[in-house]
Amino acid sequence: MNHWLLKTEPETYAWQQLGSTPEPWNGVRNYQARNFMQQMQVNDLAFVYHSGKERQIMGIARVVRTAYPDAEDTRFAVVDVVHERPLPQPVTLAALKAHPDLQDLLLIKQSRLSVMPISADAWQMILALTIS
DNA sequence: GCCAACGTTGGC
DNA sequence: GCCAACGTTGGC
Repeated sequence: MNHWLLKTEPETYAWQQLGSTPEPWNGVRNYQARNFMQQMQVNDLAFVYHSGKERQIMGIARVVRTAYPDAEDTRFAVVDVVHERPLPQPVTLAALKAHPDLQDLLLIKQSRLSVMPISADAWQMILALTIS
């Protein structure tokens, strides 16, 4: 299983709106992000990150349908996700940037990318940050 | 509100 | 095919 991070502006679509009904993760208009989405498998888990004013990881989503064309623009793709579980505490971008072993995160190195893979190690380190 | 990063567009 | 101009994203 692979791990991912999905970025969203909470004013447009917020983590709190995601429930058990499959939600198309649409609106991605970047080929690098699309290519990552096309690698997602059913039951992969993804952090959901709020950009803008919040700048923190809110919770975890689960992929329930692999990539298919975005009806609004078939050059791009969407996957369907559902709510998996919230984080006990959101993990802020500042906390990620302060962690010496997380400096290779694409969230930090490539701030405009909206869909990205998260290594298994990084996934565990980020989860550990929610407990401390 | 500003600006860096970076993707896209269009003239050549 | 190159590159300048421009638009968008997103952190600060």
